[in-house]
Amino acid sequence: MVSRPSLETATASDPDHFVEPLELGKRVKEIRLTKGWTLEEVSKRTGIARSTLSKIENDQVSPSFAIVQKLIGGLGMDLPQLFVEAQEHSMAGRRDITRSGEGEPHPTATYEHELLSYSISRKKMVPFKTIVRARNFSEFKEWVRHDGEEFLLVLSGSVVFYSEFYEPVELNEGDSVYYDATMGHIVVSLSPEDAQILWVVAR
Amino acid sequence: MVSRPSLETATASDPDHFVEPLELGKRVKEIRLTKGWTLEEVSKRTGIARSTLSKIENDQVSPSFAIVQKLIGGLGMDLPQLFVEAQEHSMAGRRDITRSGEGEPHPTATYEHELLSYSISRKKMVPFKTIVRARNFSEFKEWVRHDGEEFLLVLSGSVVFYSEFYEPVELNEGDSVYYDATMGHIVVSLSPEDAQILWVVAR
DNA sequence: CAATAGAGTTTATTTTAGTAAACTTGTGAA
DNA sequence: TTCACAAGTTTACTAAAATAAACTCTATTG
Repeated sequence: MVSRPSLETATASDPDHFVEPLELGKRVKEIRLTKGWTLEEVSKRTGIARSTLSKIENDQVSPSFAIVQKLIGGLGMDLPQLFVEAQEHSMAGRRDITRSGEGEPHPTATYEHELLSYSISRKKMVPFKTIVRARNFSEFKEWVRHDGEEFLLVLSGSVVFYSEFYEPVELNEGDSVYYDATMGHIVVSLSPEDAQILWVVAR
Repeated sequence: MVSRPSLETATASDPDHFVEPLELGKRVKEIRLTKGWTLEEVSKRTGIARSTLSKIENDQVSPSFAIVQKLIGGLGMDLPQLFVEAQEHSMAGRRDITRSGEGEPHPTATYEHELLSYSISRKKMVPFKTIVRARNFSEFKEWVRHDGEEFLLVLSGSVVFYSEFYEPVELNEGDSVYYDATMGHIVVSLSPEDAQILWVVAR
């Protein structure tokens, strides 16, 4: 049994806040062992006492930030790594084909979206083909805006690309634009037939 | 003057370890003010004493990890955000148009790349059009592989998409594939004329 | 222009983290 | 075996963080 209440008490006595969401100790130990280091070696590298390292690894203390900093320096990793790493990247060795016209349809009043490779969930990019039904800026109630960056390529027809901080610009087949999606943006067809575009969003 | 030596001493007396690389306090205060909260409100949300919050914001203490956890929960953010965020997103309100055929050319033996929107440097995605000159798998010395995820759309012609863990697959105009780019991948033209594809990479 | 209250800081104290040193456990050489 | 010692844990203590309460500073209102 642990001789001190420390962490257990800290979280248990505070019901409306979640329990340690990541096992810092386990993680640190993992990294240390991967590199084949002893506590003594890490101690020398980080300047943290051997005993302290032991306690951290066994979750007997909640290390101060200063200590975490040293730890990061000594283990040669950046901070996010320490925490993020746990979640494996979901794409590992994966591939997902979407045949022409067989994406997941998402129609709206102004755009007719076809979501590509919808079977993979947590990916970095979301690609979709869109048929632009809208002909007028006024068909939109307000600017479209969302997190992330967006790439647009005109596949067929021609469009006008409106954006919050720039003049409207005409884009024809093969033209592309890359922009900050938090800036308001709207696309309308200019050609007789509805234009088709490819959109790729990344957060 | 600060009544306790705490942080200053901790770092200064330990020459071979860097000084607090991120201004945690400044950052926390920033977030709090953005949300228009008082210390008291954050205190209620996080269960951390008002006085402690004040000290953290003024870098008078190096908060323990347990406290940082609570803070994150209460401010409604995930851990990496706390640290990473500092680096401004370079795209803020920006837009970059590339006209058809006017991208930055990058020819190789097997692929003829045309880098789109090359004027923006640190963006999340790198889009480029590629004319696939290669006709045979054997023209490549080894698998192409790199960090990140990749989206491929066939713009014209048809290709065969080879990948390390899957059978080769034929892709025709309009077909697309989304895959883990760390998995070896190679594309060759199948149609009489060289196929043209769009590639978008995200790290 | 006091009086009151809200927001933040500092003080004094308690609690917890951090450390050196003692202890335990496991392992390999003599 | 037993000795030596390397790796890790626990103990006893010191240093620092966390807290409640007192205090300062501004702004507002009767």
